[in-house]
Amino acid sequence: MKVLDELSKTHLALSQSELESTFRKVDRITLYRALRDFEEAGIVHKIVDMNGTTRFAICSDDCPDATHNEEHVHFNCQRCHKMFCLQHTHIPDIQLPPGFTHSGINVLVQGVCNKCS
Amino acid sequence: MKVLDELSKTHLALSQSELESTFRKVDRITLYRALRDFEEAGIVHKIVDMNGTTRFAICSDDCPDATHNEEHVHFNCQRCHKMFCLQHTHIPDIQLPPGFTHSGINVLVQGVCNKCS
DNA sequence: TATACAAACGCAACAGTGTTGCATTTATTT
DNA sequence: AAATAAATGCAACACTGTTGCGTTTGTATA
Ligand SMILES: [Mn+2]
Ligand SMILES: [Mn+2]
Ligand SMILES: [Zn+2]
Ligand SMILES: [Zn+2]
Repeated sequence: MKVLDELSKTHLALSQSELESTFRKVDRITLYRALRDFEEAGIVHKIVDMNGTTRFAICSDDCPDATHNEEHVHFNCQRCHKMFCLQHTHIPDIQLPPGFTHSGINVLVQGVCNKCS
Repeated sequence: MKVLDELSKTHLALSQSELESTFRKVDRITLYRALRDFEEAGIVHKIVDMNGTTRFAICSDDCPDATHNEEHVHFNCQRCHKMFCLQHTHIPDIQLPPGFTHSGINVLVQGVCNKCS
């Protein structure tokens, strides 16, 4: 499927409308359903960027199917507005207050990317 | 203003519709503009929860006005769906790949809160 | 106090996204 | 070729974000 192609090509997280514009012609609903199904199948993961835009990225090989526990950092460049999956930047442990149990974590860093700096 | 009252009472991050329902009568636009202005003034900060819902929370005293650099952890309980500002849970430094510079960070932890566990 | 000006408020309207139902087209399987 | 299953497109609706504009309310001033 072309969606997976596009997502695999770049290791960026793309919004639905960005994906949409790589197609000559596609219905937004079809795209929505494809992305939903890919996410449920553990093939892509979904992240919300600093502007609230939902973005999708291909999952790495070692991503457990449904749970999406591949805990890597996401980076949002404030120049080019691209979102990077920093697959190799791991998330340090966080000490939660007593009584709070942890089952997942999202880390979104803002700044300037290597190309824009 | 009642909005600030509500946000100060709880130290949770509330969605606009949650805030709306604490009012007897208020226009959603008025609320939207109030929240926008409070955020620009550095009185409240905005966070997107794990479902993509935007939420607002009162800023701590030491929050720098416009920039919102009070870097604390946010916690989303998957039972009660409340979002907590863990004001005292600090965010560890993260090593970014070369060329990436950091100017802000959001950490959102999912799990079960102290009341629900 | 009456008038003038400014701030707050409410409504209409529009765009974008998420979501579902249903009918049609396309692909598979007997 | 016929029957069945999967993918697609469209209509529709809800909710959020956002702006414009006119009305109400509040404040300052002559
Ligand atoms: Mn990622
Ligand atoms: Mn907070
Ligand atoms: Zn960049
Ligand atoms: Zn809870």
